[in-house]
Amino acid sequence: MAQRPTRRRPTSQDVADLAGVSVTTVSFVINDKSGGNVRISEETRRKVWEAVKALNYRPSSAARSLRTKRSNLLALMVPHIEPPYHPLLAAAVQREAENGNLDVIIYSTRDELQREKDFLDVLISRGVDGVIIHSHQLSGEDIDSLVQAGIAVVIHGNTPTHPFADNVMIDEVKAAEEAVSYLIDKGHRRIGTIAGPEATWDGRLRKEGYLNALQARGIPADEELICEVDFFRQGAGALGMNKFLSLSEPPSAVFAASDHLAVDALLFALDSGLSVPEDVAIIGFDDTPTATQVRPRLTTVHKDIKSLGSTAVQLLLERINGGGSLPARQKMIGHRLVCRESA
Amino acid sequence: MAQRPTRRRPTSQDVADLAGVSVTTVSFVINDKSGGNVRISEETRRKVWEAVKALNYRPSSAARSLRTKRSNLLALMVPHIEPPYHPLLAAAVQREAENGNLDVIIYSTRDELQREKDFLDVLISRGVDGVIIHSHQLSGEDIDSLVQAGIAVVIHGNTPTHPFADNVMIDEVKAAEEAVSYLIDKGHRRIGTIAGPEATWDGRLRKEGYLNALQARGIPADEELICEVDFFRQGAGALGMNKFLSLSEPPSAVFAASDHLAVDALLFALDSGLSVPEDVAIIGFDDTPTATQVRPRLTTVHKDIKSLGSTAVQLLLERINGGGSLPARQKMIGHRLVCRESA
DNA sequence: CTGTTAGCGCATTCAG
DNA sequence: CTGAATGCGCTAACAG
Repeated sequence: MAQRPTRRRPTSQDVADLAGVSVTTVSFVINDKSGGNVRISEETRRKVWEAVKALNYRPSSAARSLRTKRSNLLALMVPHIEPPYHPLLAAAVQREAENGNLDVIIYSTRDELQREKDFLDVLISRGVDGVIIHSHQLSGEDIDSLVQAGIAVVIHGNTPTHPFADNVMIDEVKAAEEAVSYLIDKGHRRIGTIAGPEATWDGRLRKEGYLNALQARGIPADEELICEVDFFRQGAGALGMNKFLSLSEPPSAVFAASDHLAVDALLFALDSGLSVPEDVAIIGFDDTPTATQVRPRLTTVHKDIKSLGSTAVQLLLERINGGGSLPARQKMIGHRLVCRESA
Repeated sequence: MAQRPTRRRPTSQDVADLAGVSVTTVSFVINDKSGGNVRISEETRRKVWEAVKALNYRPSSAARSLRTKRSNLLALMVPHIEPPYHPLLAAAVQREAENGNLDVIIYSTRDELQREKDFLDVLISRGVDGVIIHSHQLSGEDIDSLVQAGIAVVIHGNTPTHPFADNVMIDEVKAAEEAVSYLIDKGHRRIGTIAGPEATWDGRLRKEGYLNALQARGIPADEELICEVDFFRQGAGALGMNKFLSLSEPPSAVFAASDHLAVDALLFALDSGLSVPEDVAIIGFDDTPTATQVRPRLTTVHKDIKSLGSTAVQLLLERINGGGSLPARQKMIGHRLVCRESA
């Protein structure tokens, strides 16, 4: 070791020379091409691998991509990488991607449309084989530019559908509805919601579920009890809870549109001297690890993030290997209410 | 939209044809080459860009990489992507990488040496421009294979040093020492530590700091009070705390080698009916968001993760643009004890 | 069963 | 100031 950087990197030609065969043969044994009218003797294989080891040869994926039009690259485009939700998704995606020997690049858009658009270009430049998109702003046309470029795309959530893009999602409305119904069953009548932005699908859908639940039980909705906040802003949950607590008639229960929000709200309530769930019950959404790291533990809607991620990759893989023009598929992942202590 | 996938992607040749110029010119204007004996008329520039827009041209980075030997790719190699620590690091790295128009691939090694070695090969194949490594097992020789391949490397932590690889770290020993000293100052004499694996640098170094602090105050170390656990295993912190609590003479304070461990331990103590910090004080390490999401809030050593990440990328960038053979540099990032409620 | 050869799309000398 | 020609390293016809 300790030598100065950068000697010339060996090429397949070097390997061929050393092994005393042609580059074709090298390529064949390295890619283990045994099909067709190709048969390589054990002896030759051995020699090639020997040369590979000796030279410490690693094929250049740039050259390979150029030739094969496959990059073995997946992209994951998400609004944020900060904990807790998206890293879990990323982990699941990575894990599944490994099975196909795919690397994954994560693009964090900060929820800004311009950055999303920019990334679209990057994706095409890079020639990624597939992309998983979690976005609230991209249009069908944007997606189409990817599809046109031959990139497989699956969309995380119920966002714009494209004839050749798949969706992986959970039934947001129903899930939210179940959560709120649970609250109603517990006897709550005055239920607030810390909702996500109306501009996002998740925000809109979960609020819809909330409203559905109320309506189903004949409880009138009250604008005062709906507080729309940003999903990712620091302290957003506290903001909502604060608003509720300062009402002349505060809610006895709160449905927060994410665990992040819920935990934030919960802590605010606690710090305000209230007991949870006695003074105010709280229910979250996602079931991220934080849900069990607060006391009382958070009652929340469990989303199977792992399964979301792996399913997304599987869909991608199917499209990549073969079915470029499969019709759009919608995969609904199960969810369930996890009752813990906060409600 | 709604067309079926994949039309032939336009190349720089197509752009040239449409603009009525040569590919050379296209390349020049796209890469904004104005130096040397190259001067392109405003008029020509305009025409080229027009053609680019018209055709929706995106240069192929595979071809470009093949030619330029630069991939504009950074890699981040970490033991886990799960929350909370590494996603924060990843976020910081990403953010800084954007300034250089670099994408970043995250490799999660699950702390397994074999996977680390495998990734080394992938890195070389991909021809990443630089890599940030957080590993406990890789040797100087392993690092060298990267350097030889012309890849810039910076190491996260105090791990093996290589003549041409940089380190970004905090003073683990001193930080740990400060934390434990704080406990001693508060009057604690019987202090336990939930330590990381002896096999990891972080584990070893933080334990060293713990021992130093005790020694400095003449407090004898007690094997019983040192509990070595895995950094990432679920419930590792609880395990440690459980062991301490079942001692005939339990510690009155505990120094945990990470927030993750600390929070876990804290919750276990709480759930066991103890009060923190009255019955047992707890202090963590890292200052991740969870530290403020538990009650009592966690007293902990603040690590400037953002700065760690961005510094790492800056070092990489310097090496990539120019100084391939700069001597190894060691960047020490500041830390500080954040006193909250748990100790 | 193995070797020869022709590009993949781009950046870049070197002439004009 | 711009164009023609070369090759980066690899895969895949196509011949032997």
